[in-house]
Amino acid sequence: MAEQKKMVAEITSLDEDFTQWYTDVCIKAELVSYSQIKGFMVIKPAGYALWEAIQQHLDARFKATGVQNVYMPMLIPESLLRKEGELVNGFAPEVAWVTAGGSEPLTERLCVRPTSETLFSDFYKDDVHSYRDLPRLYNQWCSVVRWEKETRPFLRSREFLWQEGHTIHATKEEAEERTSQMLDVYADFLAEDMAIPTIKGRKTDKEKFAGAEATYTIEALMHDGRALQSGTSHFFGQKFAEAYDITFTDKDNTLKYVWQTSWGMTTRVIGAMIMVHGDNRGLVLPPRIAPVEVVIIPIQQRKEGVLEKAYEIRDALSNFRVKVDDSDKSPGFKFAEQEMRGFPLRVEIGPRDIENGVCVVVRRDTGEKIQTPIEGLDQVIGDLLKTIQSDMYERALRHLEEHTYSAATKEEFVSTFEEKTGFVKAMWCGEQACEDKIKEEYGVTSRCMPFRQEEISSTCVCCGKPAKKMVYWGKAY
RNA sequence: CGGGGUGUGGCUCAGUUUGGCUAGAGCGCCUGGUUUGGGACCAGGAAGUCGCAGGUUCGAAUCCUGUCACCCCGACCA
Repeated sequence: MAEQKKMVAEITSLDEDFTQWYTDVCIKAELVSYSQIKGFMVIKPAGYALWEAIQQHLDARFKATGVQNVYMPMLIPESLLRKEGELVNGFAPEVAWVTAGGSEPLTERLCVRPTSETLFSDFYKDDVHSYRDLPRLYNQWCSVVRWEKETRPFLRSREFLWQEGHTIHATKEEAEERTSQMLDVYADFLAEDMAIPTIKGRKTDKEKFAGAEATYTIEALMHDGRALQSGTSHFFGQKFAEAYDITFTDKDNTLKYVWQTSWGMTTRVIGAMIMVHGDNRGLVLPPRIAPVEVVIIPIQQRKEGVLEKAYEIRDALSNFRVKVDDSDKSPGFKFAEQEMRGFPLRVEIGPRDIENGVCVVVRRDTGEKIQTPIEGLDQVIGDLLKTIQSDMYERALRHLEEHTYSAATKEEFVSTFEEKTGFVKAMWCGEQACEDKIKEEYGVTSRCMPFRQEEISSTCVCCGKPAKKMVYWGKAY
């Protein structure tokens, strides 16, 4: 019991102070380190490995839909940025400016990209002439800068890593199709690889991306009941095409504006993964994303044959990402560290096991210990990893469902948010005034208008007028 | 931008109220040895211009002025 206490004392308890727990995990699991500048993080190997896994899975999914990767400049001339009014207004308060090159002041200041719609648009303008050039399905992996006031590791930093896809199409239908296709890619990726269930839907005008005609989102629910926007896909219509003059000659020999989309996912999903799956011992990584799937920990490793056996087991598990922890730390330390880092499975192997031809396999997600013959271990490990992956998703889905409520009246709406944490489904009249009021009074924002609509009641939960949409409401990160 | 807090070895902090000699502790790190089934132990060792600048003083981590930065909580955002 005393031992138990000592281990847990390393990080703040999740139920006691979720925010502090989150920060502790980010630091103790060695994902990030603070730098000299507020909001700019050092992403350490353990953290970057997660991003690499995310990139690898997402990139493959993008390419399967015909997307190609490119790279755009990091700096945007002010005049270029200003061509589309809404985007400028949306981002102006939070862009960083470059004003000098060496010791020479620049004649025009340059903005460090907060997003690259303007750069892609400017490029497409001269790159596309004919319907034969369409569609263009480009994506870039890069970092962007937004000068946020309040920053937190992964969730909100001033520089963050992401991918931004920017496509242009000959028809509205095709662009709309692409918008929803990429939202599906994100949702599938989160569900299948990250074990995170999400709600798919459309943002209200108040919450949509500056310059977009329509913004679609996937919203995830964190362990503490707060929502996190985890991926977005925008339909721009022809707004940027008009502002940046991106035209093409169509089959009918007339000049037309292109239809445009953009879509992005960021290092924020690492934060989502931590806050959905983590526990009081630290990170819990879904096997498909975990840089290490199995940690083999030798017990009494100096005894004849123990380390050799550990390496032997590692070699027999060559289908998996396996690491032998042969450092000279005590086993207890290694257990705690493996748990902090969230690696899905641990294999303990000591003299006693070797004598009996067995080993002990421990699940990170449940703590379950399984004694199993070394013979045929790869089969057992493979099955367990699959089970963990799906159990983690099921657990997160149950949490999402159990923390989703319905409110038919304003009284219900208010009392639900007072008593519970999570999503509340409620009807809305479509007026921004009601959204503003709800946010003002209860600190709750509209997360999305889900594609799967239900009729909770016939009137707006705020003003009582006839309702137009069912909305997911919640407190967001 | 508003409120609160903090800057002292890699980390967590003590010391500041009431100025005083060579600035301390725990963790971590290094060396040697003993250990190893839930965060091991003993011995020795290395490591700090006390955030930065200026001032007061015989003397500043400590007092004064200025400045910079970070953390937490709110309003904006992926």
